[in-house]
Amino acid sequence: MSSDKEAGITAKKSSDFSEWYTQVVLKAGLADYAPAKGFIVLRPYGYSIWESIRDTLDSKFKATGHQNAFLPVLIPESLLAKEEEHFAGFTPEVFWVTKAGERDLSEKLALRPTSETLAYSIFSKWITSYRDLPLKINFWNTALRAEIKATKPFIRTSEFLWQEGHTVHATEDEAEREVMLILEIYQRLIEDYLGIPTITGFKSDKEKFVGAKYTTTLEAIMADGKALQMGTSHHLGQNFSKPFEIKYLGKDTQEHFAWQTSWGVSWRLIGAVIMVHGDDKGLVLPPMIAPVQVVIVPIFREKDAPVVKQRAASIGSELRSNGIRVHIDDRDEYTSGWKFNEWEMKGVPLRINIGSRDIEKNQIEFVRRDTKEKSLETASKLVETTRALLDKIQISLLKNARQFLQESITTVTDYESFKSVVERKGGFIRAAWCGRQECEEEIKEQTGADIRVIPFANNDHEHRKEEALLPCIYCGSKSKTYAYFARAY
RNA sequence: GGGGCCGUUGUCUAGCUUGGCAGGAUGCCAGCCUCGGGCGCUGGAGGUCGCCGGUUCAAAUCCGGCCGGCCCCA
Repeated sequence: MSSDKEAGITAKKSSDFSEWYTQVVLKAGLADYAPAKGFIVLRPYGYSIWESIRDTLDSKFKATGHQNAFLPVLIPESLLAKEEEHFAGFTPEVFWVTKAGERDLSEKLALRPTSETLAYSIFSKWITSYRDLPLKINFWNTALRAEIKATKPFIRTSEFLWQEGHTVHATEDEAEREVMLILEIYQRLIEDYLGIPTITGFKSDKEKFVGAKYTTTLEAIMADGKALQMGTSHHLGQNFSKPFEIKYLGKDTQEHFAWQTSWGVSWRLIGAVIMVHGDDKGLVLPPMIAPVQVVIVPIFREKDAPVVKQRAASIGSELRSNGIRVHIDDRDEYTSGWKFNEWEMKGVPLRINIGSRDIEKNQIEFVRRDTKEKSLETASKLVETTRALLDKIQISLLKNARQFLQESITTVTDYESFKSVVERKGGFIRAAWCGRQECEEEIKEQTGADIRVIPFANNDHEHRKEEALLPCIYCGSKSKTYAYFARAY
C-alpha cells in the first residue's frame, strides 16, 4: 500500500524542479526519449494534447482567412543562404544532408530549421498581382535545430512539432495588423485554453528573429522562476521579399515588393502546461485541452461488478452525448486506489467515483484534480455539475497562474537589487533600459538574465501613470523604455 | 561557453573501491484473493551489465574512445 514506489512521481516540484519535470513527462505517458540525442517520441497521450492545441489554433487560423499547406523538409543550401542575416543566425544549428546513398550530393541540403526561405522562393512564383494578396498560409510540420547541450523534452529538442505561418501583404500596415492579429490569437489560446497568462510585447533586437524587422512575443513564467517564450509573431518587412523577389503589380500599375509576416508556436506549449499547472502528484491539465476531461472509476466487488459497471457506462454515455470527453476505467486487473493515482498522475481534470453505495443513494462522487476536493452530488444533476466543475477548474488554474505571474514581477531601480533579485527570487525583473545592446549583453553576461520582452505600452503590468522613466539600470544614461529581464529556458 | 554526475531484465536499483556464481524490489505471465487511495498469497518467465576496443588466466568491475541521459555555473 506504499505510495512512494517508482510508479509515482518521486521528486518534489518545489525542491527538485528539473527532475520532477522529467518524471512527469515520462510517467504521465506524454513522451519518451528517442535513440538520437535531443530527440523525443511523442506517445499517444502527449500527441492527443498536441491535437487539442492544434485543432483549437487551426480553427482560429481558418476563421481569419488562413489556409494550410505543406512544404518539403529539405532546403538547398543556396536557398537558405539567400537572406544573409537569416542564414548566419541559423547555420550553427542546421542539420545537413550531404549524401544520397553512397553518392555525394552536388549541393548540401538543410533539414529545415524554419521554412521562410523555401516558402518564399515558391511564393514569388505565385504572386504577380495585388489580386494575389494577401496570401496567408500556415504549415503544420516539424522543424529541426541541432541542440548540442541543454535538451529538455518539449522545451528544447532537436526536432519539434509546430506550426509556422507565413503571410504576404500589399502594404506594411496590413502586415503589421497581421502580426498583431496572430499575437492575439496566440494569447487567447494560451490564456483561455492552456490557462497560462503571458506578457506580450517586443523582443529586443538581440533576441528578435534573425531576418525580421521586429518580433513580438508572449512570455510566461514557470514555477521555478524561469521565463519561457510561448510564441512569436514576426514582422519581416521587405527583408525577405527583396532577395526572394516577391513582387506584385499594384493598382497603380507599378511593381512593388510585398510586406511579410511569419509566426509560430510549438509543442513547447505542452511543456509550459506541465511546468505551470503540475503538482507533486503529476500532471494537471486544463479541461479545455485535456484529451480526457472526466475519468469514471467504478468501484466494485465481484458480486456487484455488473451493476456498478453498467452504471458507470450510463454516466459515461450521458456525459459523452453532452459533448464531454470521458474515459471509463473499468479494468479488473487494477484496484480503484491504483487507478486514482494513475489518473491523477496523468492530470485528468475531474474524476467520478461510482460504487454500489452511491448507486443506492442516487449520488455521484466528484474529485477535482487541481484541488483534490471531493464532493457528493445528486445524480440527477450529472451534466450540470460536471460542466460547472470543469469550468471552475479551468478558471481556477488561470487565476492561480495569474497570481503567480504577478508575484513574479519585481520592479528594480538599481543594479545591485537587480542582481540580488535574479539570484534569490528569479522571475521577471522590470527595469529601465537605455536601448543599447551592449548593456543588454553585459547584464546577460553578469547575471544570466536577458531581456525577454519589452511590453507594449498598454500592457506593462506594473506600469503606473505617475511613474517616471528612470535612467538605464546598467549604464545610468537616459532610458528608452522599461524591459522585462529574466533567466529563461 | 565552463565544470560535474550517471548508464546493470520493461522500470528503479545492489554489486564496481579490492577483477572470480549478476542479487533485490517493482512490473510482467499463470493461479487464488477482490477493489471507497498504488491490497494480499503461491508459482514462473525475463540479462549481449549502453556500444567498440585495450589490459588480464578471468572484466558489470580497471584503462581509452564513442553513444545516450541528467545536474550545476556563466
